[in-house]
Amino acid sequence: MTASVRLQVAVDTPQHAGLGDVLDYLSEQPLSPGTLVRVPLGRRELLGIAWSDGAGELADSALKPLTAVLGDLPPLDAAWRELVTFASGYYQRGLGELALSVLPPELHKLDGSQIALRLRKLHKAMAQPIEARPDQPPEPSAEQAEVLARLDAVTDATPVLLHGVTGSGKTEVYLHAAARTLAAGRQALVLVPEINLTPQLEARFTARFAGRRIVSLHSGMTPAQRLRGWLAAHLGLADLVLGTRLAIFTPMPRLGLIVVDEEHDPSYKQQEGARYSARDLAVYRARLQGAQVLLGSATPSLESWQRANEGRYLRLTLPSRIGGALLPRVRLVDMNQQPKDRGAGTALSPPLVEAIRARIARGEQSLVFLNRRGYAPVLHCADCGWKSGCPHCSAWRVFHKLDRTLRCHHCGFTERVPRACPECGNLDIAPIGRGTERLEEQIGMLLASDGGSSVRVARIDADSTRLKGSLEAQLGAVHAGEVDVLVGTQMVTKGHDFRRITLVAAVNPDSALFSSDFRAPERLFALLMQAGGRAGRSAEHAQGAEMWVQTWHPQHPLYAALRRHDFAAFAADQLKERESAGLPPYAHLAMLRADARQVDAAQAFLDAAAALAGGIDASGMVSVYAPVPLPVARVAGVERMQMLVESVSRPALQRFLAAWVPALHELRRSGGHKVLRWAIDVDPLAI
DNA sequence: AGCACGCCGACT
DNA sequence: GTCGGCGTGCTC
Repeated sequence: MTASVRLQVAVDTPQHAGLGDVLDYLSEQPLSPGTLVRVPLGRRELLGIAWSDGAGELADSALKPLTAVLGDLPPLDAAWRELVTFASGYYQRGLGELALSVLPPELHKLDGSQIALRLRKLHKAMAQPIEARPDQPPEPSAEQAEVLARLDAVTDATPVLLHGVTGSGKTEVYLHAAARTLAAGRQALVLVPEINLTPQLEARFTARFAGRRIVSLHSGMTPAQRLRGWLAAHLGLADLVLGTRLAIFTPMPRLGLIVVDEEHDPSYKQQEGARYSARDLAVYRARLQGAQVLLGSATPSLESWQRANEGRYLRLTLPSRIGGALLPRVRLVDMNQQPKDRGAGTALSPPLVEAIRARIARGEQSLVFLNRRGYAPVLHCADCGWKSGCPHCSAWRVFHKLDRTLRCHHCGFTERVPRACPECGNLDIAPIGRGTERLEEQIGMLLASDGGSSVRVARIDADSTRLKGSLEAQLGAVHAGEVDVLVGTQMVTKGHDFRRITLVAAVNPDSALFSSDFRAPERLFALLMQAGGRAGRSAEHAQGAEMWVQTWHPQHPLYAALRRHDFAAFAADQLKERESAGLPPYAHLAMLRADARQVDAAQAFLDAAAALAGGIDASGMVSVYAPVPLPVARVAGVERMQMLVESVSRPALQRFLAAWVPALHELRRSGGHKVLRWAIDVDPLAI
């Protein structure tokens, strides 16, 4: 009879199941921590990760034995386990749940022999030499050369914040850093917000590092492709990993560099499950593995900017566009000064219409940006006051004229638009406000030239690109010069390199100035800078490039800073406000959210949670605010409430959460609360 | 969370 | 007579 040892194994046990997240099993021999195993749990058999080696722990009892040891796969190393342990603690999620959820989904399904087969195939494929001639790096500009020299001079673990406007050559800095890392025999991890929106970046890396092993990791890949890339990274066979936020958990034994492109982008924050920030974890992980971390943006997050101000990050700046191209001139249109009652003309002010006309006459393109899809956000009956509300949500249903529907953008509930008011039968129901569909129509009317030659207006938004391949087709039409004016939502402001667009206009961006979310101005500034970056990307057109902003508040400091392309001034202004209001980065936040069928149930749960908090916070440094409904309180029949927790001390907040979260699980289990679900969001982005 | 067991209505 | 509705209970 073989002596057996007691092995602790991380398995996906949800925290509220009343189990620990590291469970004990019987193993015939000690295993290296990080070894993948399969274990029985209840009537299921699950993937698990050995979390102790089991040595010295003689097992006596009725523990269940491991089902299998996946010994062909090298164990997940200590750095990976520490990253996962940290993320589990910091974001208040079960260790096993987090650890197993960041492994490739395909890995959960395979047995030992299937994994061994994939490893053999991978080794064989990777043994083939790659025939390719890599692109040579271009001669750096003086500015770039200085940034590269300063980057090369960094010898400690200081994170680097690379601040550079669109077109200033940030990618060249990433490539340089990656080349240095690869030359030193180490691996590089490059994170991007959404990989489909940055095909250019991917192309640049594959061209420069042709001959190197590059893998992509993002949710758009098939499960088998993802597993393959993950294995290549884990085995150290891949030199460069290019991926979205989920790639931050890719095990990389020789990690030497993490690049976070567009580090301010909200997509780095996971919005469900474990709500981690891949950017923040990148900084933590780099320190853990002695890697360099490079955060790049034209409009850095105020958190990162403030750390650079404090000297905790090294700030490197690329202030101008490559090739001497100028940044677009920003023109603010004071809407108070514009004639009223112009019917369809209210969409674009007369000077903007004229400017677009002039561009068309010169054979140049314009981009008109409006962050609202559909024809109009609401339909309204002038007789009885009926509005097109959603029966399941506290929101209006949007009028989509093209398919004659009313659609709720929150729950998806769709009906054909009624011919008459459903309340009073009045035939005269009218759209209020404007979305991209209507803007497209109105621009067509405004620009219809008297001579008869028609203006070609196209629209790119989530509706026009629903079909696979249609985004590419529409972008192709723009590039081919088949479009004069492009109307679009936020999705056109990201990444795409429009060579012939020389004018970008934001039709109605003011609402963010008065939002209850303290981060709204930061997002607006980033959005407008990014939109402006679409104009004049080719040197031949750059001189006359313009960014137009229609506003009722032209004197607002945000627009004043935008006009000067002065991110530093904007950031200083915002940071001053944040400091006096006690908001991040000067305070630390967590949000407790609760969903229930009835508002009262959500409210009662949060009230009970607040009552528990009083007994937990020994420091007196943690404040719990009153529960409030979300801006859209009801979605698909579910009432949503949230409660803000704040502290000037991150450790105090962390200590508080570590004690509070288990108490909340217990409250839910035994307290008779009728909440559907609750979740804690540490460092929430939207509040 | 899964996934079972378990006890009551409409079908081959 | 069974297939299947989702209530309750357990998982090292």
